[in-house]
Amino acid sequence: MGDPARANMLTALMSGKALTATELAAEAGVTAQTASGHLAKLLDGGLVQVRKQGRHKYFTLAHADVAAALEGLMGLAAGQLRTRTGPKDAALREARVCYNHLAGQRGVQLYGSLLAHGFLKEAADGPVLTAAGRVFANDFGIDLDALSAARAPLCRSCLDWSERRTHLAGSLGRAMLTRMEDLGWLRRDEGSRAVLFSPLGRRAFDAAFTGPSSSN
Amino acid sequence: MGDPARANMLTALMSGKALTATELAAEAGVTAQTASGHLAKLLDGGLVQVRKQGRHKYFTLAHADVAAALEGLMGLAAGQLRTRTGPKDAALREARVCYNHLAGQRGVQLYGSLLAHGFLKEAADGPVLTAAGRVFANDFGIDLDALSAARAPLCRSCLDWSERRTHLAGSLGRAMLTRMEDLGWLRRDEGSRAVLFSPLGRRAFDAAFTGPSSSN
DNA sequence: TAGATGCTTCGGCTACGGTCGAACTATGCG
DNA sequence: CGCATAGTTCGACCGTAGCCGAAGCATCTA
Repeated sequence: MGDPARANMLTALMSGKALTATELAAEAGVTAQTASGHLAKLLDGGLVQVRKQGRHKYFTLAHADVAAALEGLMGLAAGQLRTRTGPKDAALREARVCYNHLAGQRGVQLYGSLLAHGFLKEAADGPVLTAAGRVFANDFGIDLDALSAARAPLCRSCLDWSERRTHLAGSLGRAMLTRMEDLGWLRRDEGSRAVLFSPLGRRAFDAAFTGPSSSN
Repeated sequence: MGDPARANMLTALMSGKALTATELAAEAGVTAQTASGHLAKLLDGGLVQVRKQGRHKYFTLAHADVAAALEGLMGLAAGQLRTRTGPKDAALREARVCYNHLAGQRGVQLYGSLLAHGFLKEAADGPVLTAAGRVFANDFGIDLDALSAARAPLCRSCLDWSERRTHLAGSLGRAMLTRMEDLGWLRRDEGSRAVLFSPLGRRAFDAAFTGPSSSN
């Protein structure tokens, strides 16, 4: 739905983190009761998922598809929103988290590089990892066997909101992000979707994933 | 916006046809005055485009992106809607028009076939026509030079609502549809988004665009 | 010119939905 | 066992947004 309160909650959940009902209430700027009503609607609308843990209820987006559709909507809305270009905005455009994977300029750079090196190949039903790609992923420190064992799709494409291009989603996309976090290349900004690269991490990223400009 | 009246108008416009204000009013089930107000909102929301012709105002979707985002939304909503499986529903799943190109099972079949034959290649910023693809398109009776001259992108991908897979959009996608219409393979159902294949056309289509199953 | 038809603006009505205060249930903690 | 915290349900208030009737422009036809 397009209600501002619900929209705020959903964008907050786009960070991929599981948030409690009260946190979402604060995020949306409404009281707990109101938020409870909204969350009930989102829940039976199938947009969010809930996991009860102790006396907390952790909400997450129901599926990556929801995140993709929301990104699409933001792209449409972006033309209308007064472009309040805060300082945070630039950071969001460079790199942000989309549900659980990397988006923004860095996200499409990664995707383009994987394609250009032949690690990834696009088929009709989405991107697939090539044999060379498997080697690369293992070298990068990703446990492909564990990912393949899970039933979640390994590779998915996701349309980038700001770049209007494709970036890598799916369990591999998620694993890449967490791996780069472990490597100390980047850290996720608390309280927003921004992903902040360290100076060293940025250089390492550029070295590992040469931009598509060098291969086109 | 998610208002039912506006949603009905937009889905009506998904057919790709230009509709007048009164037609859209009937489609949405509201009076002309109400429709006028809605259309004004959609207009300054940038979702639709208008072309004045005589005393009529013809409305179309502003951009193919809008259609893509709407398809994405429908995919989300599809889970919620009571699945009233009318007879028309099956036809819509097999083939329908999405803004101005072919969608549904036939749409993804076409896309998969073009990929499998090497006529189309997927790059980071969307599908591109290969050299072999140019030959094929010309043989198929499409004036590529005219399409390339226009500033609209030749190839675009569009996520299919029912199939959850990619199909071909862009000016080439549009040209393919109209060409098949000219060949008598199919005709567009008046008053809905359904595309009806003739028995002969279905055979010809299958022969020309062997399903991806035969090449995987 | 007069008479249609397409569309828009204005004004007022109505209703649906968001909002919060207060009271209630459930879980965890000391 | 009480107390605090997380979350929900209920009821009432209120605003906004959709809706239509009537009147006003604009454009084509005769």
